[in-house]
Amino acid sequence: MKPKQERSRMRVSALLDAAEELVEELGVEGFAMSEVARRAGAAHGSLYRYFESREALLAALHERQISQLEAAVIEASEKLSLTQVVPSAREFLDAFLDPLRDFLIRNRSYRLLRIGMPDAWQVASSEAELDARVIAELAHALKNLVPGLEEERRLLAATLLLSLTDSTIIIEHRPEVQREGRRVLELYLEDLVSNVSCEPSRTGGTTS
Amino acid sequence: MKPKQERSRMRVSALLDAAEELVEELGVEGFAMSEVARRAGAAHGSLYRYFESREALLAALHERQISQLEAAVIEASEKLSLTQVVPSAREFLDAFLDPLRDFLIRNRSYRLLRIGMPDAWQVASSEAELDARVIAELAHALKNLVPGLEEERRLLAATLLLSLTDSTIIIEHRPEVQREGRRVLELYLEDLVSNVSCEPSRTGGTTS
Amino acid sequence: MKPKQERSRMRVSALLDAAEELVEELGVEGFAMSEVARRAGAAHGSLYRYFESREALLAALHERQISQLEAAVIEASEKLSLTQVVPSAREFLDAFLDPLRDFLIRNRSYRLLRIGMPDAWQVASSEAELDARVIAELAHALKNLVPGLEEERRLLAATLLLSLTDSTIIIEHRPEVQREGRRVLELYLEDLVSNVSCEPSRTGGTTS
Amino acid sequence: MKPKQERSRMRVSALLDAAEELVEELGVEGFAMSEVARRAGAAHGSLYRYFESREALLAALHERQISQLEAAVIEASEKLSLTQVVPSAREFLDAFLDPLRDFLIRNRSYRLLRIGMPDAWQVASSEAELDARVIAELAHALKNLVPGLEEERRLLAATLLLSLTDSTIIIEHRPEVQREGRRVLELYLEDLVSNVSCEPSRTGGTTS
DNA sequence: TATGAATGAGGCTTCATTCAT
DNA sequence: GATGAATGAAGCCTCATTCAT
Repeated sequence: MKPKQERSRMRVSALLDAAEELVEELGVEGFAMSEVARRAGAAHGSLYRYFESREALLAALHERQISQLEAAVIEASEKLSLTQVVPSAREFLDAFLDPLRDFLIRNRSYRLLRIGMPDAWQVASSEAELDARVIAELAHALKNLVPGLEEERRLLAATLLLSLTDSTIIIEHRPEVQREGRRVLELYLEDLVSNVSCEPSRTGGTTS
Repeated sequence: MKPKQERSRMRVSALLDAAEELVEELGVEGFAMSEVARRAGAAHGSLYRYFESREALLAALHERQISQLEAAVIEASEKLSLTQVVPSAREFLDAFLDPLRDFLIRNRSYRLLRIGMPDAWQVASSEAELDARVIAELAHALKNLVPGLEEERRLLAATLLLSLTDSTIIIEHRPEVQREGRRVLELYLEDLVSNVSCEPSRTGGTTS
Repeated sequence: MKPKQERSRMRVSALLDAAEELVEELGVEGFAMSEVARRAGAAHGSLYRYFESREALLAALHERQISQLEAAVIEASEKLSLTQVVPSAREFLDAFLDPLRDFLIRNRSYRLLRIGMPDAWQVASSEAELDARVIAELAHALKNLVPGLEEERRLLAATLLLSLTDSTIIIEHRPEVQREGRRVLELYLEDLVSNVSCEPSRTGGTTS
Repeated sequence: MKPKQERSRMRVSALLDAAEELVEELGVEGFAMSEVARRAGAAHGSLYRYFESREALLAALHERQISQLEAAVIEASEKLSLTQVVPSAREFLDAFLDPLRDFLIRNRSYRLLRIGMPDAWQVASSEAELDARVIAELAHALKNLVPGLEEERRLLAATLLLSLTDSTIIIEHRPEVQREGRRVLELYLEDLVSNVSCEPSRTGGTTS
C-alpha cells in the first residue's frame, strides 16, 4: 500500500511537471489535458484519476508552485538566521532576492497562472490564502532585519517585497533594470530600518 | 463617406468595449468572439469585417489600452508642467499616481492581456514598442523632477515607475498596501533627486 | 440604351473572366463570389444584378465555355470545308485536334465545371443539351470525312471524338501520350472510313 | 488488441463508405464532415481520430478507390493468365473492360475526386503515384497480349487504356456509346499487336 | 486501475445573400 | 444602378470529459 501511494505521488508529480512545462510554452489558453497526458506518458483518461478536472489540475499546479516559493523563502530565512546578528538591508536582500528571482524566472508559468486564472474559477480566493503563506514567511524573516516593526507593518512590507520583486524582476530582464529594481528595494528596507528606530509612524512621510 | 467612417469607428469602439468587458469578466481564455458580438448587439460574422481574427481583436484591444494609458500620462504631464517650478517628489506622484492607478484599476483586463497573450502570437514584440511610448512619456515628465538626470537613467526610472505602480497598486486593493506602495515610489524619487545633485552615480549606493 | 446594354455585356464578360480564372486556380470549391467581385473590380453586391446566385454564375460560365468550344469546332469545320475535297483521317484530325486541344488546355476550368458541378444543381441536364451542340457540330463535320455514314453513327463517332480528346489530351501532358492518343483517333477514323465503304456494320468487329 | 485493431479498421471502412456515398451524391463541394459522421452513425469529433482533416479523409477515400481499382486489374490479369495461350485483343478486353467499367460505374465519386480536388491540396502528386500502380498492372498484363512490345510503349498503352475507358465509359451510359468505345479500344490493341510483329515503330503510322 | 475510443458542446471562421444608402 | 456593411447559417475542428474494456 505504501509503495502504491508512493507511485501515485510520483505520477502526480510527473503530471504536474508536464503541465507546468506546457503552461510555460503555450500559456493557460494553450493548456490541453491530452497534451499533458502525452508528455507525461500517461493515458488520456488517467488524468481524471488524479485531478477532477482541467481546472483542478491547474489549481494544483499553482498550489505546488506557491509551496515551492514558500520553501525557497524559508530556506533563505534559515540561512540568514544562521548569522545570528542583525543583518543590513543589503544582506537581507542578498539572502532573499536571488532565490526569489531564480524561482520567478524559472517559473514563468507562475505568473501566467496567478494572473490568468479567471475569477470564475474559485481558485482566486484560496490562492490568496496560499500567497499568504509566502508573505507570512517573508514577514517573519523581516523580524530579523527590523525587530522593532509591528506585526501589521511587517506583513505590509512583505507584501510589497514580494510584489515588487515579482513585477520588477520578471517583466524586464535587462540587468540595468534589475539593478535599479534592487536599489528600490534597498531604499525601502533602509527606510524601514531607520524609521523604526525613531517612530513607528504610519502616515509614512519621509522627514523633510 | 465621412459619416460612414464615423460610424465605422464607433462600431469598432463598441466592439472593443464589449471585448474589454468580456476579458475583464472571463479572462483571455473565456473570451469568445460570439459573446463579444452578442454584447455589442452585432452579428457573429460582423466582427470579421473589423478584425481579422480573435487574436487580432485582442491585439487591437490591447493597443487601445496602451494608447489610453499613454494619453493619461501625457495629460498628467501637461497638468504638472503648468506649475512652472520644479515639483517635489510628492507633487510628482500626486500628478501621476492617481491617473495611472485609476487607469489600471478600471482596466483589469490590461494586465490580463499583457500577461495572458500566448507568446505564439507575435503581439509581444510590437507590444514592447507600444509600452515604450508610455515609458517615454513618463521619462519625459521626469525631466521636470530631476532635470540633471541623464536620458538613459530617466528611461530606467520610468520603467520602474510604471512597473511598480502596475504591480503594487493592482494586485492589492487594500488602502494600506497602496499607501505603502506610494511611499516606496516616493523614496525612490527622492533618492533620485538628492543623488543627482551630487553625483550621477550608476552603482547607486544610498548616501548615509 | 444601347451603350448601356453594351456596357452591361462587357461587365458580365469581365465577371465571367474573373470567375473562370478563379475556378482555374482554386477549383469549384474555392470559388467565392466576393473574390470574383474583387478581381473584376466590382462591388460585392453587384454580382447579384447579373447573376441570380453563385450557382447561376457558374452555370453561365460553363455555358460560355461550351459556346466557345462550339465556335472553335465550327471554325475548324469551315476551314476544312474550304479544301473542297474529301479529307483523309489525318487531315481531319489536323483540322480539329489542335483547336480542341488548345481550348481544353487553356480552359482547365471547363473540365472542373463539367465534372464538379453537383447533380443537385440542375445544371447537369441543360449542360448535356449544351454539349450536344458541340457534338452536333463535330458530327456535321464528319460528313466531309465519311459521307456515307448514317446520321446516328456520326453522332456516336462525334461523341467519342470529343470524349477521347478530352480525356487523353488533358489528363496527360506528356507529348508521347498525346501522340499515342492521336494515333488512337486516327485508327478509329480510318476504320470508320474504310468500313463504311463496304458495310454500315453496327457490330463493328474488325475482321480477324 | 487485435480485435481492437479489427474494429478500428471496420470503423475506418464504414466512415469511408459514408464519405464515398456522400461525394457521389453531392460532389466534393457538398461533402461535409458532419454529414459523414451522421451517416456512419458516429459522433462529429470521432472522424478526427481517424483522419486528420476533411482533406485527409478525401485523400484516404481516393487512395482506397485506387487500391480497389488496382485489385480489380490484378484479378482480371490473373484470370486471363490462367488461359496460358496468347489472348486476342477481344479476349483481352473481355477480361479487363468489364471489371474496369464496373468499378468506374459503381464509383462515380472516383472521377469527382480525381478531378475535383483543389491543386492546393498536394494530393495531386501522390495521386499520380497511386495511379501509376494501376497503370503498371495494366502494362504488365499487356505483356500477355503483345509480348514483343517494349516496356515504355506498354506503359503508354496502359495509360491510354485506362484513360479511354475512364472517359468513354463513364461520361456516357448509353450502350451504343459503350459499344463504340469498346471498338476503339479493340482497334487500338489490334494495331498494337499487328504492328509489333513487323516493326516496333514509334512514329506510329498505321500501315495499310 | 489503466486505457484510449467515443462523445458532443462549443469555438473560430467563411461566405452567400440581402438591403439601406 | 451601384455599393459595401451587415447578417447568420453552416462548416471545420478542438478538447474536456466519460466509460466500456
